[in-house]
Amino acid sequence: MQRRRPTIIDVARKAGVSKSTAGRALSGASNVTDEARERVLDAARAVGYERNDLAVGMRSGRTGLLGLVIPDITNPFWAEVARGAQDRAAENGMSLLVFSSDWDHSREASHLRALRQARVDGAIINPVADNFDDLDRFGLPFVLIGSSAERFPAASSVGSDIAQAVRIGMDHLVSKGHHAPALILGPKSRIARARFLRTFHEHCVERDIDPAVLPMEDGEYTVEGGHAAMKRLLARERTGHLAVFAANDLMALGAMVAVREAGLRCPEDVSILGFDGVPAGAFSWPGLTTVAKPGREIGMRAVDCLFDEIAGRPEHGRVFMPCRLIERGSLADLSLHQPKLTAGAGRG
Amino acid sequence: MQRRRPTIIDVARKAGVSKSTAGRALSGASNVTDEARERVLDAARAVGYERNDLAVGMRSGRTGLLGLVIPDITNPFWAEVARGAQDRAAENGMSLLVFSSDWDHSREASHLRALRQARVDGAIINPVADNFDDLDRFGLPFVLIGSSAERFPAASSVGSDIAQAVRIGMDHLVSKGHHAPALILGPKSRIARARFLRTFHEHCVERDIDPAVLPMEDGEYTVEGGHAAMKRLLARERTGHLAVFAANDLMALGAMVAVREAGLRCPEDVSILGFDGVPAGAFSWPGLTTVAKPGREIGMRAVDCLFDEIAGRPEHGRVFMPCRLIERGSLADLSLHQPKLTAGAGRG
DNA sequence: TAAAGGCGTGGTAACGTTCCCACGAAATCA
DNA sequence: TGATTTCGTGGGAACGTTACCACGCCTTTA
Repeated sequence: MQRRRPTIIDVARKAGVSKSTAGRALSGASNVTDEARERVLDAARAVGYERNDLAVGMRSGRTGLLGLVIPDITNPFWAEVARGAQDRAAENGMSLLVFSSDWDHSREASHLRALRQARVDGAIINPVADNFDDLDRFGLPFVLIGSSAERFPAASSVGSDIAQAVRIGMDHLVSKGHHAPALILGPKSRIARARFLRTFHEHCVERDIDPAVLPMEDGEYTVEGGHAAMKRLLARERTGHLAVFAANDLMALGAMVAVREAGLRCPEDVSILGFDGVPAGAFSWPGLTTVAKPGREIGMRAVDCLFDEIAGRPEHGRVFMPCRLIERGSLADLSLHQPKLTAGAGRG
Repeated sequence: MQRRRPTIIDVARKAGVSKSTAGRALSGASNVTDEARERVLDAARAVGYERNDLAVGMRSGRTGLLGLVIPDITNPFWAEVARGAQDRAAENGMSLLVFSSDWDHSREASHLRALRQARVDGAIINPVADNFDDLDRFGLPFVLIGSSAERFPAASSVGSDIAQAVRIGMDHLVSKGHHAPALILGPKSRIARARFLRTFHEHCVERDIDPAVLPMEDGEYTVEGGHAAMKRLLARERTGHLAVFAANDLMALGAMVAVREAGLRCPEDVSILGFDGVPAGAFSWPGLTTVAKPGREIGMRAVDCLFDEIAGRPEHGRVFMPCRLIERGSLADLSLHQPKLTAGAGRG
C-alpha cells in the first residue's frame, strides 16, 4: 500500500542530472547552474521528495536533533524553558528531543545515553547528578541550565540572575515601605539558597539594615513548606505589618494560606513577595506579586550557547538572565499612608 | 581530540567474530551461542560501544523516534499529556520529539514535515487544521488526541470522556444539594461545547430537571471569559444560593474573581465547579473543586494506540479516558443544612 | 598560443547497521 | 549409513545521503 518514498536518485533521474548535482542543488550549494538547480527543484516538487535526515546524519555527522533534559516538563518553569528552546531550535531548522529526569540520577544517565545513541548534535541539560563524571563522559557538546549548573564552572551554562532578582525584589519592598522583610528560604542543602541569602545580605548592608535581626524560616520548596514556615513566622512575637520575601512562588502561596488561616489578611496585615513567576500566582487571592524568572528566554539563550559549543567556539562561562517584577496585589503600600519606617520597625 | 566512536565492527574484531554475529548478539537474537554472545557483550563493554540509532533506522526503517505535536507545552494540560507520552515511550526504549503548534495551521504543517524528514516511527497529534488533508498526506502512522480529533472519525484517537465527566460533575452537584446548576460554556464554535451541553441535557432529563430553564452563559476558554460570563450570570434576577458548572478551570477561576468583586462569597453564596484539573485550582481561595481530565493517562494511552498503529493492527476508534472529581472547597454542602431543594429553586 | 586556473558535473566511496543468502557442522531421520 | 534438517556463522548487499576526486570545458594569464 505504502509506496516507496522518493529519494534523491529519483529526483536526479527525473531532472536528468547526476545525484551529485541533485544533492548540491537541494542543499543549496553554490556551484550549480541556475538552470540545473531549477530543474532539480521542479523534479523534487513533482515527485514529492523529502530529505531523509537519517541518511544526512549518517554521512555528514549532523542530525538536526537537539536534546533537552529537564527535571519535569509538568513544572511550569521547565515547560517555559522547553518552549523557548523548542522555538529557537525550530528557527534554525532543528528538532528537540525532550526528557524528564525527575531529579533521578539513573534516569538522567539513561536519558543521556539515549541522546548519544540518537546522535544528537548537542544537548541542554539541567544536571541532577552531584558529580561531573556523567557529563564529562557525555561526549557531545552541551550547555547546562538552572542553578545547580553553578557547581560545574568548567561548562557553559545559562541561568537566572538571582543577584539581580533579589535586588529588584528588595527595591520593590523598600519602595512600598517594607524596610525589614522576613525571609522564607528553601532547604539548606540547595545551592540556590546560599546565593539568595548572600545577595540579600549584601543589599541589607547597602541599606544600613542589619540582616541578623530579620526573621528567617526554612522549608521545602513546596506549598506545604511555605505554609509551615509562615506559621512559625506568625508565631513569633511581632508588632505591626509583616512583610515576607519567599524564595519560591509555591512557598509564597502556601504562606498566603497560612495567613488566612491565622485570621489575618493579605496584604492588609501581611505582605508577601514571591520568586519564580508561576502562572498559579495570577489566580490566588490576592494575586501574588513576584519576581519572575525568564524561563522562555533561558531556553532560547541556552540553544544559542549550544550552537556556539557545536560550532567549536565555546564560551565556557555562565550567562545570567535578568528577572522581572510582576506586580499583583500581595504587597501593601505602606509608603503612602504612614511616615517612613525605620529599619527595625518590622521585626518581632 | 574527540576519538572516533567504536562501531559494531570494532566490537566484532575485539570479540573475534564477524560483524553479523556481533550484531545478532547485541540485538538479542536467539541464534547465537551463549559463549559467542558473552564474548561480544564483554567486548562491547570494553570498547564502550553504543548503538548508532541512525544506522539502525537507515537499514531497518525503525528509528525509535516518536513525534508529539500539541498546541502548547506551556499549557499545564498538554504538559501532562506530553509527560505521559514521554514516560510510556521511554518504557519502550523510544524517544519523543516535541513540537508546539500554537493552534497555527502552517506551523503544524511544518512540524509534520519535520517529523517525516526525521523518519519518526509514528506521531501523536492534536490537529489544528480544519481539514483532514494534511493528516491524510502525513504518510506515517499516527494517533490523534484531544476533542478536536472527533472531527476525524476515520483515525485512531484518544480523548477524555466528556460524557462521564459531566455525569460525575452532576452527581457531585446533586449530592451537595445543587439541583439546578447554571452553566458557563465555551465558544459556540468549539466541538467540545456541543458534547458537553448534550450530555448535560441528558443528565438533566434523567433527573427530571428541565434544562431549558437553567441559566447559561458563553465565553472564551480563559480567565477573562469566565469572569465576564459570571458577571452576566450574577446580573440576572435570582434567589438563594447559585451553583455554577464551568466548562473549563480557567473560566471557573475567573468566575471566582467575579464573585468576590460582586461582594459575594464562594462557596457561601455561590458554588463553583470547574472542569480540567489545572494545578492553579489548588491555590485559589477557596480551592477549586473540579472534574480533572487524565492528561497523563491520555498521553500514555495514545502511545499504546500508536504502537498498535505502527504494528499494523489499527483500532481506528476513539478511546475515551475517564475523568475524576477533585474536591477542594468551592462547593457549599446544602444537603446538610436545609431540606432538599426542588429542581427550580436555584434559578433566577 | 600554450599553460594555468576556475567552474560545473558525474562517478565512487563511505557512514554503521540489518537483512539475506550460503556454507559447514552437528543433529535427526529413514 | 546416507539423506535431510537444524543451527551457528560469515560474507556481501543495501538503506540515502554527502564528501571526495577526476574530468572536461571555458576563461584568464604569461
